[in-house]
Order: sequence, then C-alpha cells, then structure tokens
Amino acid sequence: MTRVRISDVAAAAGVSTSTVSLVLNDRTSRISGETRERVREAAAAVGYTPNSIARGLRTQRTRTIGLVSDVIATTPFAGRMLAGAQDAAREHGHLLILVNTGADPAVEQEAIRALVDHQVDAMIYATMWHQVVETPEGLPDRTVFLDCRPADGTHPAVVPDEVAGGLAAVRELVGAGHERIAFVDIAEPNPPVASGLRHQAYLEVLAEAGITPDPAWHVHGEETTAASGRVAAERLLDLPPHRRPTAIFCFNDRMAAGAYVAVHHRGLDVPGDVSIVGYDDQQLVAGELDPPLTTVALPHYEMGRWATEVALGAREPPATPDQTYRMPCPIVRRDSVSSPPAAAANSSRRRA
Amino acid sequence: MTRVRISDVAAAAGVSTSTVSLVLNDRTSRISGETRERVREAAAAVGYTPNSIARGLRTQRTRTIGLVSDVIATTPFAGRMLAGAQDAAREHGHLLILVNTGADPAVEQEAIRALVDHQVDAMIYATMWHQVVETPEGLPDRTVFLDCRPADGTHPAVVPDEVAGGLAAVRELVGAGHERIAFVDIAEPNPPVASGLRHQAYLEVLAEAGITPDPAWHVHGEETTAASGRVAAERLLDLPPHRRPTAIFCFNDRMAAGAYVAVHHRGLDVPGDVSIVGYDDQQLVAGELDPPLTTVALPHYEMGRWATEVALGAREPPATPDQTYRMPCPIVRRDSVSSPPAAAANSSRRRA
DNA sequence: GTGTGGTGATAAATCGATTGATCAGGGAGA
DNA sequence: TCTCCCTGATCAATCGATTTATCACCACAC
Repeated sequence: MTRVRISDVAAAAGVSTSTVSLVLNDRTSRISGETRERVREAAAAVGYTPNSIARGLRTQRTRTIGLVSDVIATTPFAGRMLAGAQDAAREHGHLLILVNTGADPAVEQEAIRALVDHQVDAMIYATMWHQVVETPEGLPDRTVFLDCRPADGTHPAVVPDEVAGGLAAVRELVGAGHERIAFVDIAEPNPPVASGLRHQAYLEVLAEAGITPDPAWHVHGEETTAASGRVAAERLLDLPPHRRPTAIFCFNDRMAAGAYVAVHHRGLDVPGDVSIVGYDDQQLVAGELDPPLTTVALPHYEMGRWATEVALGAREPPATPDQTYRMPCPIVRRDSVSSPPAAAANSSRRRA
Repeated sequence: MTRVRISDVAAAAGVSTSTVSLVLNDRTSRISGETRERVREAAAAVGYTPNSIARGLRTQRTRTIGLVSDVIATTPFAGRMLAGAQDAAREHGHLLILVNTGADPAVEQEAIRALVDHQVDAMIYATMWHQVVETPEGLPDRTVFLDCRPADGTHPAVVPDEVAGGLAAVRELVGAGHERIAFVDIAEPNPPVASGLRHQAYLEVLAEAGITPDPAWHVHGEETTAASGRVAAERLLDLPPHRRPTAIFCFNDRMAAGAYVAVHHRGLDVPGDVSIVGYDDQQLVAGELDPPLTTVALPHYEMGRWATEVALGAREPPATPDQTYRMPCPIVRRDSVSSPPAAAANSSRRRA
C-alpha cells in the first residue's frame, strides 16, 4: 500500500495537481468555490497528506528544528528543557530533531553538518549547565543558545538569572530574621558560572542588610554532591557558637541534602536550629527531604520554550548587545526556613 | 552565501553531476580512477555535502527515525532511553526526531502522521513505564515498541525482564540467610505491569527456598512514593517479633527510601536489623541513601539502543510469537543487605 | 466583428539529488 | 573497411510537491 500522492487527489477531483495544491494551501484567489469544495472532499476521501520531503525541497522550509546538546542523559533537568523545546516546536507546526553529542567536538561538528544538510529551519545549541561557550563552526544564522551563551555574543541566548535567583534565596533568609548566613559553594578548579553569580548575589544581600560577612561562612565542597555538601556544612557547624551560622544558602539542592545530614548528625533541627535554602528545585531531592527544602527553581522548561520560539522567529530576543535573556528563577517556598533560634537572635541583637 | 550544490562540484571538476553523484556514492564501476580523484578533490575544495532533502526525495530514504513517547519530562529514566536510541541512531548514520505527546491521543495521532509525512525510515513508540498498549493507527511497519508492548503482538518490542530482576533481588536476600522476607508492593487500582511480575518473582524465590510466605508480608503503598513506602513498611514493623520480616523487597527505590525512614524511626538499623532491596537503580535516590541501596537496575539505555537497532534492521527481534525481548535487569550490590540479626536467624532455624 | 479584460484553471519549470538509458570513441575481429 | 563490443562518461527521467506563466473561454464595449 503506497502513499497517496497529490496526483491521486487531482484524479479523484477531476482537476490538475496545481489546483489541488492551490486549494489545500489556501492560495484560492482564482479557484471557484465549487472546485475548492470538490478538491477538499477528494483529499479527505483518499486520505491525502502532503509529503513533507517533496514540499521541503520545493519550499526550502522543512518545518524541522535541530537541537544539539552535550548531554541529555546525565541530568534530570534535560528532560524539562527538551519538553519545553518540543512543546513550542509542536505548537508552531515543527518537528524537533535531537542530537546528543556527548560533549565530543568531532561528534558535534558532524551533528551540525547533518542537521544543516537536513535543512532544519532553525537550530538550538544547548548545554546542560549554564556556561559560556565558543561558537561552533557551521551553525546557521537562526541559532539560539540554550542554557549557555556564545562568548562572542553573535547569537541570541537564554540562561537562568542566577543573580536574581540568589538574591531571592538569601533575602528569604534575611527576611526570616537571620544575620549569620553562610554560603556552601563549589570549589575550584573550573567552578560553574552559576557559582560566581550566586556568590555575588549572596554578598549583595548581606550588604544591603548591613551584615558584614564572616569569611568563615563561605565554604566550598569538592563536588556538587550531598557528600561534599555535608563535609562543607560540618565546617560551618564546627565554628564557635557566636560565629556559627543560623542559616545556610547552598549552591544546589544536593549539597543542601548533605547539609541536612550534617545538621541532623549534630542532633540539631532543620529549620529550628539551622535554616537551609538550596538551588535547582531538583525533583526527588528538594521535595523529598525532611522537611521539604525551600529552594530556587531553574526554569528549564521555560528556557527550552523561549529558545525555540526565538529560533522560529515567534519571539524577539532582547535588544541588548549580548542578545542574552536571563530567565527569572522563581523561589519555591517549603519548610526549611524559619526564624533563627532565640539565643542566636539575641546574640545577633546584642551584636547589632 | 548559498549552499553548495552538486552542480558546483561538477563545474569545478569539469564533469557532469551524474559523475559526481556516482563517485561520491561509490557507484564507481565505470568511472576512471583519475576522474574519481578529481571529483573528490573538487568536492572537498568547495565543501560540498549532499542536500538530504533532495536525496531523500529521490531515494525514499531519509536517514531519520521517529521516536514518539508519552512523557519525556517527568521521569529521570527518559534521558537514558533517549540517549540509547540517539547513540544507536547516530552510529547508523540516522537522525532522531523526537515527539513528546504528553499522553494525549490526539497529539499522538498528529505526531505519527507528521513523522510519516516526513518519511522517517523507522519509528519507535515508547512509554515511560512498562505497559501493554493498544497499537495506534498509522504506525509504519518498521515500528518497534520501547518499554511497552502492543497488545496484539504485531510489532517487535522490548521491555525489562521484571521477573528475572525480581528473582535476582529476592535471591540476594535469601542468599544472605533471610527467611522472613516482605514485599512492599503498589496498590490497586491499575497497578503497573511490573507490580504483578515482581510479586510473581518474589513468590517464586520463596517457594524455591522452601519458605511459606506469611500473607502479612505482602503490603501495599498507595503510590510509588517514599511517603507511601514508609507507611507500608511501618505495617511490617508493627508485626509481632516472630513474624516481623528481617528483609524487605521494595517495588522501587523511592518506596525503599521510605522503608529506610520507617526502620530508622524505630531506632533500627539498615541492614543490621532489616535488609532492604529496591528496584530501578534510580539516580539521586539509590546511591545517595545511607547506607547506599542494593537494587535492580532498569536497563533503559540498552532498551533504547535495542529498539533503534531493530527498527533500523541492524538486529533481529526474537522469533517468539510476541516478538518481545525481555532485557535483563542487572542487580546493583551496595550496602543495604546483610545477614539477618542473630536472634531472628536463631528463631528461623528453630522453625525450620 | 474585433479587440479587451476578467475569470478559472492548467502547463511547465523548479527544488537538488539519484539512476537507468544512451552515447562517443577506440580497439578487436571478420 | 565495417561491425561489434567495451569503457567512460553524460542525458534525461524521476521523486512529489509548489508556483509562475500561460491559456481558454466568455462577456462586453466600440
């Protein structure tokens, strides 16, 4: 059983293929109503849908969009990014072609070439952790960077607004009355872009609250794991009582989970003795901790959507020089923040 | 800057487009070595790569494969499945077109039609939880089902071998000397396919070990969450000492995490007092529990690969009537299983 | 009666490759 | 010398749509 072609519709309706094409594409300026009707009925009767390949060859538009990413497997966020891109693509009548390069530059080059050969209408270049990247060779003009931005600012890009997210997170702690607030960061070498930005936000909020940060409050884990977070948090809890933080802002939720372990291990309570805020709103972590973690969500789904819509021309990138949109990161309030313990609050007030 | 066409190569090499095509596709039976060389050099010099759309129209093969799935976002396993499919597709020179239907049948129909219109060479129909599904309309012959199988057995399919995985899990407990082994299951209505299969495996191992299962050992959680797992596990720990299980096989890792909480809440130890085995090997759960959880891995990456290879004809489906391959689920040994506590072991021996 | 203009539809070119049919030229055999 | 065959390459059809240019027909005005 072979595919139904436009000539089959033409034969069934007793007209030429030109007429069928004009009718079905609504270029009906010079086709009579009666003929239109007949063509539509014939098309429905034989179950005709146009062959996208043939159409693409003629029109030079394939209604596909290519998405190149470094790793789709190893992060739980990738799915949301893909889902956003995919939903937006579908809403605009496009299909999403996905290539996962495994961060291998040779594979990446090959992938870009293959997608260009397939005449994708637009391209998205995505990484799974916010970073600044060199622009690969061969990308079409209609390329948007997703969760990364090109060093040379040649293409539109969307990344999380880490600073605004960090501000919201730390203000949440200041707003609850904390004054001794620590930041569990991620160590050198090659800290993620987000590390510097979130730290910057941390310092900014302390400054606006008139708090002089104790350098001992800025600790580092080796990796972004719970185990590393625990080790780093323990260094905070080892501080003498009057310097020990009553609140901890953690680089991410996994490290926050480690901080929980450290706190509980001392027989202390979250949030009664130590309030904790994370970052990422990572499923299966933030929500399942006890108590559930207050954190800042990374808007992966929305970023995926934004990138796709800009790539398809359905939305304008920001008119700034770097064409980079910083997507807001909403704070997710759960139960890991409360006011500081009375003794600490007193000691703070004494110091103030 | 317009694309380089085959005619540009032909002009550069001073030959016809036919000759260029024959040379570049290695149909060189009647082309002299010297001409071949000249064409290859010209093609490289002008940077020619064939337009896949035009080629696809002529050859009726697009070197694309469509993957339709219900939800790619909400499960952490989806990424591994996609990665397996994507890697296999790339190795066979194919691109992967992804459509996420959100489990909406109308969207699904639309997606299948769009992929067929784009002349995909093969299709994969995937779900994110092992299930038996009705075969949707309009799927091409070269369709493979992934993590689900068609009720009518008309297409090849790959699913996890839940029974073999369950056997391995429970044998791990029997092998450690346990005799009072419980199964934390998931409740009606509509339990997943895996539930029945894993329970079947549980009963089978107990039977082969000569253990008569106490019906009280089979408990159910409302959902597959940690909270439900905890509630179900508490019912086990409430049993009188001589009936209380020394080991628990949990339907999945999240419920196992709940079982940990229940055990710890009684001041008991994992695995000292209660050994626990999960299922899924879910990242960020199994490995991060304290102690790390012994569990059974779902081979999502391998299933994604298998489905793609079969769809592309690079591998044969099983010759069984249902054409369904049950992929082995390897056991992942961590630290949540030990021999039962001495008192329990003694009591067991007395009973034996 | 002949041009003129408008209407409704079609013929044919086109997108860029692949491929079966064809052709030019040279050497071998009759 | 003429035919036949082989080699090396090209011609032209083809895939299935879209779109521009063209055509047939009729009504109307002059």
